[in-house]
Amino acid sequence: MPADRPSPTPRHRATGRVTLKEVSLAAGVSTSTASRALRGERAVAPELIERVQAAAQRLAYVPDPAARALASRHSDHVAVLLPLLSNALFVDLLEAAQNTLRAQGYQTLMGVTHYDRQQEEQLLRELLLHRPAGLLITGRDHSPASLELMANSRVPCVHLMDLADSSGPTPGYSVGFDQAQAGAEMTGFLLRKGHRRVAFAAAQLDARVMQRMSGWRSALQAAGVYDPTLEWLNPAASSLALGGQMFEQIVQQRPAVDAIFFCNDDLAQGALLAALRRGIRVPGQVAIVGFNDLTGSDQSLPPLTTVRTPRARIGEAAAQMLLGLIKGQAPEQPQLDLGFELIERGSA
Amino acid sequence: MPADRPSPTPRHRATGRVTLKEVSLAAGVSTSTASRALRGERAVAPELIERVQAAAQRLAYVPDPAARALASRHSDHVAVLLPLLSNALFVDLLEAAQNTLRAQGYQTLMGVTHYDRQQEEQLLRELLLHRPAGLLITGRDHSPASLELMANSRVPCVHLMDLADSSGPTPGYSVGFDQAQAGAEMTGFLLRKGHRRVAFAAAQLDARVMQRMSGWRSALQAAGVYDPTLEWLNPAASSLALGGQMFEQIVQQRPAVDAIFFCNDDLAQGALLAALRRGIRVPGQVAIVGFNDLTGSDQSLPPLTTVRTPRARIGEAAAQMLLGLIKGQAPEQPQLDLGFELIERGSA
DNA sequence: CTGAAAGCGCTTACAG
DNA sequence: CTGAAAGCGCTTACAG
Repeated sequence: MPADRPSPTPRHRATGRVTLKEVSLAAGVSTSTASRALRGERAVAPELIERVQAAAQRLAYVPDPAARALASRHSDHVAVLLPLLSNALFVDLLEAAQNTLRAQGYQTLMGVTHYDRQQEEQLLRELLLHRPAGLLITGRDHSPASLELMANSRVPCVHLMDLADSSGPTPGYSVGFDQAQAGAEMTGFLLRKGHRRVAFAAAQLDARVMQRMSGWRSALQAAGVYDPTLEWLNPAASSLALGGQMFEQIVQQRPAVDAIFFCNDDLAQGALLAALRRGIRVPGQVAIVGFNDLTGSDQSLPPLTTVRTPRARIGEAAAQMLLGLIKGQAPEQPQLDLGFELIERGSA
Repeated sequence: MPADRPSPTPRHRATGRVTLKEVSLAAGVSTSTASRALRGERAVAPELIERVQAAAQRLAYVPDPAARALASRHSDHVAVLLPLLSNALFVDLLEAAQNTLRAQGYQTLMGVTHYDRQQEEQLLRELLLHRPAGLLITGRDHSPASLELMANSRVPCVHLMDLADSSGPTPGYSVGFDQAQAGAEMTGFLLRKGHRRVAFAAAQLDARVMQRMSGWRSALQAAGVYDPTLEWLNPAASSLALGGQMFEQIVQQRPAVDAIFFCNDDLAQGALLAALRRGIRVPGQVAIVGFNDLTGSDQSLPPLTTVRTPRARIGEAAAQMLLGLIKGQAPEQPQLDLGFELIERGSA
């Protein structure tokens, strides 16, 4: 055995972490083979795979994400674009998606668009620079430039919440539920309860809210009781306070309204509080329903009748679908409908 | 001029993006100089800086984050560790920090610890692999292994919410406010209102909650009305429903209690709803106060008296401090106290 | 102040 | 099935 020769001083900085080269040396294979073995690429002898894995284990080797991204042109990042973080709906979506992605070794890069197509575009530009392995994006309403960015990037993409692209020839991939149907079912429930003057009150007015409204409209039309003056649309952000204001406006201007369908639970919760303050009986005088089954809706006075939306399951399923796409597997259902559930509590 | 020689077919894949080499060619400098000029490193002739920047602009050059991370051993990621996303407090913190970081070109890598030191440790391990440029972490209560990971990584770190490390010799950096003082001030407010049997009701029981409690205790002791049996601690997660339950327990078991200090607004909001259900007058029969000034606290019946905590400002200031540390600037105030504000509304 | 060159730690054609 | 080598796109000692 040769004595230790003085190794030439390395000219450069080392990071101190265990590298693939050390693993391959320990396993007695080339770095190419070590790389292939570790990534589970077929075409490596089972015996070598074992040796490499053992060495990696022993040395506590962890691949360097930056080096991998640079060489493979794909990072282990997944970009997730959401409209807002102030709505628990999207936080639930994010957390579920992130958990699923993280379990497979992917890091979430989150972007908040504030319902602004310009901001979405800008975020897309920034995030795509990181060569994400995949993209999760809320809704299907994007600027032409955003669509082009997504297409050009060739990064697999799954849309959240909205099922189909109403326009556009390529439906792409999505996980969500039928918003219009949910709106129609809730309205049908109110009709069956005997209500005839059913108002629809909405804020934020994103695409999904409008789909809910179209469901409300068609249900009322089918029943022959549709009144277009019972639409209350406010583009402002949804909040308890706004719900209270809208409620007071509606009961004041249209005292004959016998039920109000709020497009989101926070509005409905605010309405319930306003009713309490003004001594208006719910549902006796006017029924109130919401949408999403957010925190606190089971605690309100009276407890809120609403539509429970499966956002955690949507986040998880979308992440799962994306993971498949990243591996090149086409999902058996490109548009995955996870449904919804009407929760009848005391307010209607 | 030599005619175009047939360039040898490149042996490998190119990413299609504009590289530093193209910029340096266009500017007529070496890549070293281009690199230095673009990063604003001094020791580059002003004229060259201009030429390089112009070329970069013209070619729409954007540095490759992966290559930069690999070469420099620092990514443009900042890891942000939070206990929960289901508490709006932390979402506000996250959003403010992320906005500040993003404006400087940093990407946020978020981790949710669920108040679990094991999970925190695991997340730290994963995130540190990405060689983040910096770390934002909630609280000061970490496992020894976590502390070691942080120290060994030599990644600059700022703690959120908690100011000083009660134990430990190295105070490090933090942005927050004095939780104990906030607890004491709120309690002082109740005492001044004439309350003498002031209960403290808490869930989650993280370090900050316990600090609030110690403030409550010392204020009562100073007034000579401290009663240790008026502490109601529940390790479960904080929620409206739990607040209602705790409220009912307290008024039932200790009917003489004249004020309840809930450690978080969601508990207090739940208590208010429970009082409404049971016809208990607030604050007539019992006063109720909360902490944090969360969404809806101004809408409750009666509106909730609480402590407004500057979490958005904390997130922003912490990010700002971290940005400074990354550049090697020591903050003038390593422990930045952003204070709090008592908001008197109707519930006490 | 500037540049040539080595190196960061991987992946992946290419040849065998 | 395996390995030597080139390359991903930057940064940074080193020498001038």
